[in-house]
Amino acid sequence: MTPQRETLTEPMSKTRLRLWLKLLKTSSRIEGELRRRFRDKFATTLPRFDVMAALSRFPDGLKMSELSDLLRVSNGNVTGIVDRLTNDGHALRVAVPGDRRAQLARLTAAGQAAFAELAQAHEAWLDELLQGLDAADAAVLHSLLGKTEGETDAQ
Amino acid sequence: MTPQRETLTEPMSKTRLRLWLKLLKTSSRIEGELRRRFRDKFATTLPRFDVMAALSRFPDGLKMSELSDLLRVSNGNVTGIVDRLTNDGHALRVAVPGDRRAQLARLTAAGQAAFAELAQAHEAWLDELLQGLDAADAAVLHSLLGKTEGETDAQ
DNA sequence: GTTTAAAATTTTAAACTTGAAATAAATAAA
DNA sequence: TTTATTTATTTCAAGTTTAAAATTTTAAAC
Repeated sequence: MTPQRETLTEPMSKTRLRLWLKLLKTSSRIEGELRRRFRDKFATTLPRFDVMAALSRFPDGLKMSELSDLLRVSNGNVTGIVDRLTNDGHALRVAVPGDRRAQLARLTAAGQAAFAELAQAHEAWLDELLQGLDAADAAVLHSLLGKTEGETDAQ
Repeated sequence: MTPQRETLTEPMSKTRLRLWLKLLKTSSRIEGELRRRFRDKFATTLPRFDVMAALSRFPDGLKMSELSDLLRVSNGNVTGIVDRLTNDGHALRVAVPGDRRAQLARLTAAGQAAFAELAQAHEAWLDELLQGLDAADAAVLHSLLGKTEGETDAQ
């Protein structure tokens, strides 16, 4: 019943637990490094960058709820981030013609220009931070991460 | 000079960027699920669990600075979490004999008992959430994640 | 048409997080 | 000693995050 010889070595649950700790440590380390660099080099934050990245993919704008779905964060969260981006002149809210409840968040021209710079640095940083992985490693890693996804929501 | 034929397909930096997005999405998804379950089943949080896990490994207590080093979060952060654990009766601060600056954070008996329950559920949840990976997958994934670590700090 | 339900967003309360400043105590230097 | 530096921790300001409550508007039922 129990899968092949696991009790002879380590229970599978312990293996998975250790794997999770490793995964968490890795992403936390990289995320922390990115956050630090965004702050030091561009005086901005990772959440701001994430929102700008989403908006840059939709030049016509995104509803607040679409934005929170896309980024998988709460509604109230994006409200605050878009507020601050708006104060910075990087984003703005425009009314939706047929629906007075909704608003579209969009990047301003300044926001687009700023994001272009950020995105270039971001990609270069990751290229550096993931130097240890070649193309084959990346493919395998990407595939294994995909195997963790259950039957729920895709992307 | 440029590594083998990368421009014929996708630049390596783009590959690494996509890998990072996948890694981030995976860890965020799992972390979110753990957070939700801790809240729903035990009315607690992931940061609280992380601190309790660290303290449970050191029954004699940890200095606040040791705790923040271990968890790789800021000093001010652990102050607040230990405050709340203390209010819950799960942790307490004890003086360090030779040094009046420092304090040791420790789990109370209630904290140890609570943590035992939490840890068991946590391990079971991860076993479920990482069902898609068998022992061989886990070994490869763990190893590849290790390759992302530079020459800096080990663990 | 009025009422009810659903949808989109904002607001709120609580917790988490960081980095920096402030405190306090120990150590080193003079 | 007295002074200066380092170490340990807390406090603080700002931002992030969540879940829940409140608002506003739309759509549906009747």
